[in-house]
Amino acid sequence: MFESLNPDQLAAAEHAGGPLLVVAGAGSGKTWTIACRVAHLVDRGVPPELILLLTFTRRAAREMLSRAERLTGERGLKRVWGGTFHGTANRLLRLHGGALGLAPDFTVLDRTDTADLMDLIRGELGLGEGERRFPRKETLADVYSRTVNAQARLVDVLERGYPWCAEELEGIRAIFERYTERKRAQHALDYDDLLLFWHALGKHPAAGRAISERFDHILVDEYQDTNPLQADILASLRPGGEGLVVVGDDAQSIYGFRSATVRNILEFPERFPGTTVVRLERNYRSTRPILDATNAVIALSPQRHEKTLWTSREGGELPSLLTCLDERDQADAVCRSVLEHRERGTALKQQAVLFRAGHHSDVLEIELARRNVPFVKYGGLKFLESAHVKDALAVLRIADNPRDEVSWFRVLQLLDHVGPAGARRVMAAFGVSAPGDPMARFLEQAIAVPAPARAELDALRTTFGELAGPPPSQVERVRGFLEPLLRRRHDQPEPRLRDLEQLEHLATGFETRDRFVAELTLEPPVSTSDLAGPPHLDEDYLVLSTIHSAKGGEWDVVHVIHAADGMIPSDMATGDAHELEEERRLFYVALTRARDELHVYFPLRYHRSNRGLEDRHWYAQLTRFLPEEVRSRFALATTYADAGADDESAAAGGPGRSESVDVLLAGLWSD
DNA sequence: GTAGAACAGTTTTTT
DNA sequence: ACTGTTCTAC
Repeated sequence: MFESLNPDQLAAAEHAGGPLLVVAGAGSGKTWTIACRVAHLVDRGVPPELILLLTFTRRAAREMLSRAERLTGERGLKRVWGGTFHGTANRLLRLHGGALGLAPDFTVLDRTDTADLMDLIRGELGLGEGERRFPRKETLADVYSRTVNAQARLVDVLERGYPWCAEELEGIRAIFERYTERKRAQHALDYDDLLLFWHALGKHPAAGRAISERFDHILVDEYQDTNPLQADILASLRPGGEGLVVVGDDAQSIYGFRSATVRNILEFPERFPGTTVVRLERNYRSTRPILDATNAVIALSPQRHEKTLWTSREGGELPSLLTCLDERDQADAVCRSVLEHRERGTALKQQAVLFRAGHHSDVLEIELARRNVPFVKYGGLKFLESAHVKDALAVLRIADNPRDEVSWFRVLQLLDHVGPAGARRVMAAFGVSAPGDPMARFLEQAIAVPAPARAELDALRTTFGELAGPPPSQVERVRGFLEPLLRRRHDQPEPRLRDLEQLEHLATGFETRDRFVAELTLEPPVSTSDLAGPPHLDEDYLVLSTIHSAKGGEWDVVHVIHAADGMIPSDMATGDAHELEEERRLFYVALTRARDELHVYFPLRYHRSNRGLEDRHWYAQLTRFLPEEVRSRFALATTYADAGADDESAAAGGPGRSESVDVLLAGLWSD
């Protein structure tokens, strides 16, 4: 069944025994190889439930398992443990967490919950009230997470990453200490705790053995994007590395901001002596001209791990680099190109537009909508962060875990004439953190609230009393409670109410409320289509995606927009060489998603948000990742008819060239 | 202490 | 454009 594999892939798929490191370049058939390996193991009689498949998203796990199922014809692959590190931690801890004194009904705090709780504590400690500015709650959450994930000392993290906060070391330490106590008391785990507790579980004599015996084979995908803590977890699971297989590509490491480190992959053979290393360097994805261009981009990375991808795919057009006048011109050019490709037979679905940051597609989205081009956007989605969705989830979370202070604090403030102080008073009145059953006390005790809030408080009580049955109907019940409150608070409640309906849709298919809530915080919906319900399979739509969310994807035609310095590399990330190299790899990841055609777009001019009357704008430079020697791998063009300016000078761009300025000026009158 | 208006600064990526 | 913070009036 493995005829389709090349010798290297076959070696990886059939490897037996000791630890294995697969260094798999972009487009080298990595997913397929892993799927084959799973199929191979199952064919050899390994029970699926003894296999653990750790991937970056649940989607990736599903994809691999369904391919493996097709190979084996086996339905039992559902029993393979698959998902993200965090999702797996969640499941394992609900089963074995008792050994560490963890309640099985713990709540999972997402990033904003973490920030909110820290803010609550900061207020209690009276920090940041003076003239001296104190780090914002989001920054506190960042610092905390970095410290934990990198297993580093707080002082070092502050000095290296947040020098402006270093003076507040003592205050930050105090907040972190309190934060930890509070989480424990509330039976809440944040993202980092999930990993920490999993790690701790691995060291627990009895539970540790139980867990490591649970799995004979562990496969880890995208290993270049794991952090030191995750590497430690693997080591505690498989101390000698038996049955451990990791797959990754150091050239595609793009999660350093989340403490991922390429060192994990580079040092794997040292950490697990006896490691077999297999390299997949044959690219099956892209045409030769595209591969030449992407190889040239990554070749400029100073700390590159020697590896050259090759292909036997001959022919194909040069990738293009199209210089546009401004963002609108760029959006226009993308639309035209996308539609042209569709005319020539490439469905919208086989095309993707990639960009660095979620909002980079704003202008394009408007243009697409205007032209009735359907699209789905991945990444940068703020659905779960919108206040009203958080409100609904908070109600559900309290029902599961009535000690969840953050959620109480949030929900109580929804009541009319109840603010932060009122919420605290109510919480103290029924004793959220006192022993016993806080929910029973909330339901039964008389609680004084301002008169306008009385009826709403009763409604909340009734709601809690009625939260039973399948998750969608529970969401519906919560929606009923929130609707009047939302109508009172917002002038435009309709879109928000619609979001709550979406939430109800999302809840279908979950057996229990706590599962729904936990899974939702661990794996939020990734695309606008996830929210619109199951998309009609026959419907064609263009894919818009942040580069981060495009990881692992591939399309026939890829359009990369905003190839300008300041966009990519993001000017938030040009601080040090490490960050800059990560941006380069990010750009590389974007370009390597293309199979047949690659188009890169560069707008010459950006409008700055104009608060005043003047129309302010700035001139961009072409991204520094496309210097002269790399640009020669591209076909250069401009969107504007240029009198005199040759392509080369236009692509070099910038205000220094009088020709391109004149062209710009012409562009001002022409539309 | 809360609500509502006026204002400011903000957004990189995500489990 | 959007949300979060600050100020003022009840």
